[in-house]
Amino acid sequence: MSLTRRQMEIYDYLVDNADHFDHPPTHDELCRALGLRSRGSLHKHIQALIQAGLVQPMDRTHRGIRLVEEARASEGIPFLGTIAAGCPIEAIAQPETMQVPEELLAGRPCYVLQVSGESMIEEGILDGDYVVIEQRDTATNGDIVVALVNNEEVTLKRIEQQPGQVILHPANVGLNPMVYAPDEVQIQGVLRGLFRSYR
Amino acid sequence: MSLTRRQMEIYDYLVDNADHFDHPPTHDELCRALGLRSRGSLHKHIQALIQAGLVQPMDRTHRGIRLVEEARASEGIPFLGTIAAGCPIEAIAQPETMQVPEELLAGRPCYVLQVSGESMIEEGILDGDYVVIEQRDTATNGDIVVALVNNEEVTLKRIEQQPGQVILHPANVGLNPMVYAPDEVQIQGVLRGLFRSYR
DNA sequence: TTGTTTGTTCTCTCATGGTTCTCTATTCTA
DNA sequence: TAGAATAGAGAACCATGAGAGAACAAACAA
Repeated sequence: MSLTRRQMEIYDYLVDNADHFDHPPTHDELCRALGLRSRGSLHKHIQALIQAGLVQPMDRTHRGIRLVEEARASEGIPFLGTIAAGCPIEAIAQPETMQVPEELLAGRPCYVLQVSGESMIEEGILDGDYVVIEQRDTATNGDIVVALVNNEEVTLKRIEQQPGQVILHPANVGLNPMVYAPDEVQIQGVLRGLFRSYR
Repeated sequence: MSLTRRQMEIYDYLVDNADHFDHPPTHDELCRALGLRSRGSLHKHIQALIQAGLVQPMDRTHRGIRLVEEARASEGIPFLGTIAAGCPIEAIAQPETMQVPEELLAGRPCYVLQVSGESMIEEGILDGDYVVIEQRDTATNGDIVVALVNNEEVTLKRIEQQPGQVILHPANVGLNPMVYAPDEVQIQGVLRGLFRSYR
């Protein structure tokens, strides 16, 4: 979604003057401030800003428009520790948080794990990478999931669920798929994003 | 596909001034800046750049339009477009911006490219991944760099600089290292981070 | 209640921006 | 030296952006 120049001007004006308004400005006030003579013209721009999610409408009430809260920015995702993409578990009690690109976020709660091991190397998931996991207990076949096996081992694998068995596929020619009974495997999340630092 | 001298000039101007534009420039503005009197003339050059994949067309819509994300995230790294990790270039004059984890940022100016092609697949850099590039014109041997080859082709490769030659190493058994004279290769940045979405 | 404010919808108009076209001048090249 | 490629000018076309203003309905104030 994109804005025209005029819409940006108006948005900038709103942002710059947000603290000068004790209450949200009316359209007429904005028209005067912006040098417009027609409320209708302004209204079109405002609608565009609402469409873009930059401004909150105040439906039906007569009090102008309210800026969207900036608060929700930069919340961060809990960083839960290292996942052994080959063997056992590590999960950490005190989540630090890290900033994660919005593009990687799913709608549901997410957390970040650091991968250790090379079992998913052929999917481009390397030792030391950070993975963004959407918290869920079910998955679609073909998803890459965080799976808790026999209550003692957490791994990152591609999942294939069949009647009576669950197969966890590594992506490494040196490793074989592992077959479990459904009650031995508990899905803890689905892979939604990945990032890596080359510093 | 190679560019004429004038097209290179115009492209260079766009790249150099990309950060001076708060909006993508209109044709008229570019004409003025470039000393052209006819939009039609400029249009031909722009079309050539689009053809070459150097610039993003803005079909039907007027220029002077900015992405919302840019307005909202006052931070953010310019998203410059797609880099062909196998063959030719795409780099875009009108940067969008994306939010990127601070962990991936270097001290210097950075930008984000989207990888297309599989030439670095064995390094875990897949088609469609986003790479964070630190803007620099020198690199250490072993770095993965964005290199402009012969002024017409940009690629992402591991670099090895020797007296009298520069070798660009792909990470794909199907592809061979490429050897160039030093003046054929221009380093445009060094890989600092990577992220990927599985949505 | 009545009248005013405010938000909304609509149509109309004009300016701007991108595109296509033709024509001309200059440079390059076989 | 002739033809091709490159560059620019400028006219014409059409979609989009932007604004004006009228009309209307809901909310508010008295």
